[in-house]
Order: sequence, then C-alpha cells, then structure tokens
Amino acid sequence: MSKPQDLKTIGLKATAPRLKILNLFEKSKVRHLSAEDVYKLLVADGLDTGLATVYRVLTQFEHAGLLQRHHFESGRAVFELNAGTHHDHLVCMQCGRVEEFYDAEIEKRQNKIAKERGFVITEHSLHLYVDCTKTDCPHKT
Amino acid sequence: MSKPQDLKTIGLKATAPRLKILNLFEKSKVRHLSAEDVYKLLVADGLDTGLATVYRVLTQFEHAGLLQRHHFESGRAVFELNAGTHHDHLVCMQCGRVEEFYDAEIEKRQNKIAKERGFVITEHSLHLYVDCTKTDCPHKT
DNA sequence: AACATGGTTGGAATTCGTTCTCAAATACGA
DNA sequence: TCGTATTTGAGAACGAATTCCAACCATGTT
Repeated sequence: MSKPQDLKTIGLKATAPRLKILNLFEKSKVRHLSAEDVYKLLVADGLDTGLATVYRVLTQFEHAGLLQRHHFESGRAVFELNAGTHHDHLVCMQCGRVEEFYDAEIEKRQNKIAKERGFVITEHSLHLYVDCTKTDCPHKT
Repeated sequence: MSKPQDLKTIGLKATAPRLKILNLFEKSKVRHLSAEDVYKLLVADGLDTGLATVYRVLTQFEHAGLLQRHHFESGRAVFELNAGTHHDHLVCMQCGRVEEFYDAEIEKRQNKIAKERGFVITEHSLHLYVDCTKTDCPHKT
C-alpha cells in the first residue's frame, strides 16, 4: 500500500486518483493493465475519475520510473509496476495471458549485435506471441 | 517487376492499384514503408488511389505472404517485402534507419523458453531501438 | 465483342486509442 | 485560512486504421 509520501518524493502532488491508481497496480493479481483496464477498475470502485486523468497519471508514473509501458500487438499500451529487473514478454494470443522471462545470453547477443554495427541500444522489446495450449486461461480478455 | 499473373496466383484480381503497390516495394530503395508512405508515392506518381485502398491492399498482401507488417514504437505499421528468411529489426530512434539482423542462437533460445513453459510460438518480434551515432543518416523521416 | 456478376475502388464517415483544451476544483506552502 | 500553481473531468480533437456504400471494372461466359 503506497502512501502520499511516495508520490511527493517523485515530485507529484498526492491526489486521490494518483494514489488509487498506484494502489491498483500494487494490489492487482494481473500485472499488466491497459489504461482502459485501470479506468474501468476505478469506475467499478466508485471513483469518479476521467479517462484523460488515467492516461496522464500513467504517463507521469512511467516518467517517474514507477511503471513500465509496453506495446504488444493488440494495439493498445499496457502498463506494469517497474520490477526493477529487466525482463521480456511472452503473450498468449488466445487468452491474453502474459508471462515474463529473462535470458542473459539473449541480452548479451543483442548488445553484441548492436555494438558490431556501431549503435547503442537505448531500449528494446522482445515479444513472443504464442498459442496457449493450456485448458485453464485465467486471464481471459 | 511483378506481373498480373503474380496477383492471380494468390487469388487477387490484377488491378492497377495492386500492381503499382507491389512494384513500389520491389523498386523502392527503402525496404520499410508505411501505408502513408505508399499512398504519397502513388499520388506523386499521378495515381488517383485512395488511402483506404492502400490499407486494404497492404493487408491483402500481408495475408498472401507477399509483405510482412511490423509495429515499431513509432505507432504506425510499416511493411516490407517478405524476404523469405526470418530476421529481426534494429531501429534508429534519431533518423528512422532500419537495419535487419538474424542470430540463430537467439532464435534457438526463444523456442526453448516457450517450449519450457508449454507454449508454441506463432510469431515473435525483437526490436532493438538505438541511437544512431553515425553522421550520415540517409533515411531521415 | 458484348454481357453479367462478383470483386474492387474512392471517398466519406466511423472507430479506436490517445492526447489536448479549458474552466472548475484541489493540494499544499505561506 | 488564504493564494496560487497543479490537477482534475468532460468533451473536443487527434492520427492511424477500418468500414460503408454506390460506382466501377476485371474476368469467365456467351
């Protein structure tokens, strides 16, 4: 449970929408939420928050390093709490389930490839789109 | 230079817009074109083609396996002639330059990771976003 | 070569995700 | 408690992409 202090330390006023959104991410079972997801959760919770505010706050949190933004093939951005450690994503096209993984060797090779060509990687995205062969799809979209 | 026959074999009527668009990709120095790029090239060439047609044709070509669609961070999709061989992309955030690469070891590890978790990869995207430290940026956007 | 017909087209309207505008509301230091 | 700069909600606006629809045209059949 985040406190007003947490927001102030990153230079943002401790407003109700901001606190609520941060708590949503901390409490949610689903790590990856779109702006629309967040908005619906707020409304369901009785909060009279505008979609525009959600987008603004998510972007502010991203800049502050609290959240990470990802663009999957769905077209819309999803956000997740910044875990601190880098990881890539595996997305099930059937049920929307998202899993995370990290492979040191792949990271190493990415850097090597960029370096060989005279570039410096500022960012990268590795998305594996898969078919979920499992029968339980807890994350139905 | 593609011929009407090429389109018929994939079950599409040989219309002027379709032939022209395919030729554009075959002749263009720049491998990666957005729908808007294609549209502007057609208009510049005197063709009275609608943007809607461009989007439709690009999607048809993608389904037919003639083109591949990529979603980079820019927000809009870019298309390239299907090279037959799989490759990933390295995108310069400064000048828009796109380079291609392939690393067998990375591919192998991706499959291994998916397999370990009980998934089958249907598709994947690996994008390295870099700063182009070079002074020549031929592909200014 | 003319015909019939079903696929294709251009343009406008529409959708979707996201950002902008702006007046009203609010956080918070003085 | 007050003043002010920030933040908010609602709706307008945005860019990319899709859909709708009446006119058009490529192709197989006569």
